Amino acid sequence: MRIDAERVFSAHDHAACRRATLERAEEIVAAEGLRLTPVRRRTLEILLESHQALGAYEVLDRLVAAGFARQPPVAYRALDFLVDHGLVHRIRRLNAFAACMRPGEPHRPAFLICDTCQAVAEAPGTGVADAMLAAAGAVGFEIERMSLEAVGRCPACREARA
Amino acid sequence: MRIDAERVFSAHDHAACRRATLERAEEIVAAEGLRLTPVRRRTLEILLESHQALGAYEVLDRLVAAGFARQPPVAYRALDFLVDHGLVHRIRRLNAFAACMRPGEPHRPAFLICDTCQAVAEAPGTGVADAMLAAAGAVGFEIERMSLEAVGRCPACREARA
DNA sequence: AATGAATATGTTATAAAATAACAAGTCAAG
DNA sequence: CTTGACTTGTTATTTTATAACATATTCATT
Ligand SMILES: [Zn+2]
Ligand SMILES: [Zn+2]
Ligand SMILES: [Zn+2]
Ligand SMILES: [Zn+2]
Repeated sequence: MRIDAERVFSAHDHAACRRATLERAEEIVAAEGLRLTPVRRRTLEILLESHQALGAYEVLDRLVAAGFARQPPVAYRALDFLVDHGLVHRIRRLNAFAACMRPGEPHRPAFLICDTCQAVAEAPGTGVADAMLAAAGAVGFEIERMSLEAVGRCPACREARA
Repeated sequence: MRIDAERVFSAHDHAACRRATLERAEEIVAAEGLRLTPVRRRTLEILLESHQALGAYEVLDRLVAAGFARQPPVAYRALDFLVDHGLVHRIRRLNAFAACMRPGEPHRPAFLICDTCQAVAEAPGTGVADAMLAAAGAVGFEIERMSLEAVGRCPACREARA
């Protein structure tokens, strides 16, 4: 399979993309003895519908459409669970959430966020995180978590504008 | 002078550090024909009081103490001006703002945020931004802006805990 | 000095994002 | 069946950020 960002930013069989990722998520949840309850599963499905990040309240709207109560904790609790277990990433720059496209593979994602089509992809490789670790190490800073996010224009949207 | 992160995370003559940065900011403002009005100047001074990031409402509290009205736009407008002109950085991960310690020098900062003492420093070098540009370039993504932020423990706080 | 455009401030109100707190339900192990 | 951990339901509130519009100030030009 092509690397993540190339796939996300191109036309692809997203139905298959989504299905495979959801199956992978289910395997992980099963393997770790976690409970992918209805609201959690539906939340993940909602985020897998596209490669765009969704705000908690957009997720909540769609959960309401699926019969859940319109109360912020409903969405935040499901999202927090998914983030805690690596199935969803939080995009701080957008106050939003995006499904992880490679759940189970330990990774330190750097995000590429298209501000034209709103697609969010994980940048290939570990170079960005490695550079951050190196820069921190040089001054004796010990990193626990990082947010590596870039906003700009994806290949398809550059093409379209040109 | 020692590189930024080393200075920020160590005991240093912060009165001089603050004074020098404020002077530098004034030079930039003068050179670019901008107006460092009282509320903007005071906002910058507030952020220069320490190397910790402050939320907009913390800044507002201190502006109130200095005689300005307690209304969010007062703080947000001053902060937006300072951010737009490179005198202050926005730390997305904290929903907060920190004074830039090297105003005028074009840079693509990566932030090191100590979650023990709340100090925020700009990581040395351009390695992190370079890595992000390289990763994006590899998939044809064109970056406009980036947020590169790491949370962890600064040298002093590691020492203290050990 | 008077004019007018651009910039900056004052003010009210609201939107958007996130969490606190506590009660009630579910479920599997002992 | 009971205990204890986890999950959900629900109300309310807090925190962060912006919209919108009126007024005032600045500054270049007449
Ligand atoms: Zn896809
Ligand atoms: Zn795009
Ligand atoms: Zn200092
Ligand atoms: Zn520290």
